[in-house]
Amino acid sequence: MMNTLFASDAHTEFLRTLNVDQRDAVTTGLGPVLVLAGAGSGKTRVLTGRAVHLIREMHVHPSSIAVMTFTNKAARELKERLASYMEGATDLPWAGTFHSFCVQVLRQHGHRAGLSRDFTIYDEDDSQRVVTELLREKQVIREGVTPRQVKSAISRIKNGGKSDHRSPVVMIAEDIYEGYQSRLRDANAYDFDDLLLTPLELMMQKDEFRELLQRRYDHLLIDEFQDTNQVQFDFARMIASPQNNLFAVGDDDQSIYSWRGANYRNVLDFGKKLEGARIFRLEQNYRSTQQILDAANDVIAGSRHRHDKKLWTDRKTGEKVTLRAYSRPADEANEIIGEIEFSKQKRGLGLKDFAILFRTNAISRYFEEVLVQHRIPYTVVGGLKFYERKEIKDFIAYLRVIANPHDEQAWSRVFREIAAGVGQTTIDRLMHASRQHPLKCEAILNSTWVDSIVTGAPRVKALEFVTKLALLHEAVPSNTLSEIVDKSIKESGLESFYESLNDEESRDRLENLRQFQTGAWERSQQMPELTLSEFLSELALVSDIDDLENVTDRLALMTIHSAKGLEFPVVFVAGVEENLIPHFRSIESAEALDEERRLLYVAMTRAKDRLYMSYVEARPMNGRLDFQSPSRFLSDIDPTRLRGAGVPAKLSSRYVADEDVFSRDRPVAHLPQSAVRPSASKTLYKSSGIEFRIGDVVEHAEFGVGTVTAKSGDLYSLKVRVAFSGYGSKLLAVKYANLKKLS
DNA sequence: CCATGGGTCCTTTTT
DNA sequence: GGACCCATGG
Repeated sequence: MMNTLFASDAHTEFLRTLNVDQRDAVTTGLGPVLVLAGAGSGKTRVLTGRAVHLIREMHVHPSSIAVMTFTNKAARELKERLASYMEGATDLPWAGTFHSFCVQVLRQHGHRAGLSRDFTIYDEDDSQRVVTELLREKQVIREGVTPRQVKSAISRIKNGGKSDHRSPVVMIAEDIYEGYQSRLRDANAYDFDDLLLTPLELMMQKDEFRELLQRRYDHLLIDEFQDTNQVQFDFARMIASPQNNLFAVGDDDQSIYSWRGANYRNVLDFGKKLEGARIFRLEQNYRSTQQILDAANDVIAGSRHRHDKKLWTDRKTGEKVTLRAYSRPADEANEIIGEIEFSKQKRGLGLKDFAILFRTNAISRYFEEVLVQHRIPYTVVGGLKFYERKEIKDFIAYLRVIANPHDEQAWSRVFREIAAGVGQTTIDRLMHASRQHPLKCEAILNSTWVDSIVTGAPRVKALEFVTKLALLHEAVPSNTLSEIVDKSIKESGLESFYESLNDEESRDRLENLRQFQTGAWERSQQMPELTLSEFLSELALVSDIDDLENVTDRLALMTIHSAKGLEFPVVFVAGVEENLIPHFRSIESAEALDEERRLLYVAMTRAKDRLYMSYVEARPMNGRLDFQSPSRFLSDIDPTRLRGAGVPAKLSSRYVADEDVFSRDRPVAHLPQSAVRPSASKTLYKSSGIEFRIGDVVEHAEFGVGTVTAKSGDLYSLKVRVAFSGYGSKLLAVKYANLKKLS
């Protein structure tokens, strides 16, 4: 009693800290609610505030509330906030991603529809391999159609997205769709789309199932609503009905996932689809300075479809946004990190107060090199993922077979990568035979059966390998997660394999396996009942290992997509160039261009106090050196809001920097783009300055000094044969080999 | 039938 | 510079 009273006071106190609009949204009555919340307008506060309000003031039981987010990072943030607002409470609302919600549903209730608990989640890689196999079997390999494209078309079909009807890719996708689904079914596996789709279909088909979930959750709160796709929206609506206690928070200006089926029309049409919906707008920004906000508003104003919003702040004007031009990515990295070191000293900031954002993961490399060199601690959020390392993927595949012997992709990988003496022919034979078998891949656990399929030398090797897996599979029910992982690491032979190699790389890989083992042990300690299968699901959905250790003072590097929902005192946006933002894959369609614009808007609005943007003169791409132009979106910013070497001297719609002007810290003069347009997209050969002739003496980083004995290939794939002393003759691609000419 | 080495081709964003 | 494919030798 005391507790509730006190908590209620605390909540009243909390409500007082909200502005009128926020408070109206938090305290509004039941039924569908849409909150249009601009960047930095306190979206998360409103969402968590609403959950607390439902509990404290409207006497809703916490366990009947579910808060859905789109990314793991957002989910973590929400959980933390809920826990701190509800300090001391034992019951908290459910909070997590759509995907994790669905996994939970499938595991807890799937058996009612005859579904197994021990399913596997196929990641993008597994799914694409299935597509590749089907294309090969059906021999529909067509020029210019990649498995990746077909997979994404399948994904679009599943998510009810617009299909570019009758394109070759879509037709192939439709053609193999059934085969793809039955492959997954046989493997007892779900791809990311099925994870959402299956529970939705179950609810539509089985009243019992639907009623169960509808009764279980009375209130659904949805974060980043602009990023939900049709399936997610339908799913949420179905659970929330018939009362429709759906509280959605979103910003159409920050919709950056349409390529994944996200449909910001869900935001625009919310009122039409849910009767009696109330709509609130949050336009006061608490995050950024007026300068940053103005510059960001200049960019987003060019967007075609949007709810018109005018973000304002009562924060001080602040400093102008800095725009800089550099010669090469390495200079950009050096200068930005130099700037961070400098302002850290000068303003007494910590590393965690800075973030470097970029459009593509590949760009992080340049920054990492400088950071390693300077021994500055950093994290690449979502970049080089721990669980994507080869040794970890191999071992996870081994565990996947043990947890779910139907998992065909795991079997393939395990044979291909771990089993010595078993080659592709044997794998194909086993896979093909198991598809005819009623038990599908599970048949491989039966050594008598394997014995009947495999002959010759591989037979013994395969039997030996399979027997171990069969024993481990049988051991699952009677062992803890940690015990199974320990045994598997030994039995798989991975440990002794890497130990025997004893080189730098293998030590690294071994270390990673140990780290994985420790992770499993820790998880086992926290949750003794956690099954292997559940553990593997967690891994499939949460890819950042450093999700846990966010306490230390580290510099954050991440893509703009990953940065959504986050804020930092100082933000650097690197590579603000044509072909990057907007990405070259997005420049043909107006829709895609708009999304790129929103992406830059999201990047800029992450900054609280200072915002730096930069672009480079030329960037190595695909083994070539591409000359870059500044992003077209930069020219939408009123130049008076910008400062620094890189700001066009006069207002012009397009501009590109003059070559020798990029040396640092000198004011930059700009030429109108028209004057240099022909060279703007010209690609140059990396070693174009160097002519190699037969007889030239060259130096290679690894092979040392050698003599050029032959030349082949054209301008873009020039190769030279070099005779090295000690290493013999090598054929080298000039663009990668980085040869130094000595004579 | 397997292992190995050289050749070819690709690189957006996330669950 | 990495993943994947194909040819070759064991």
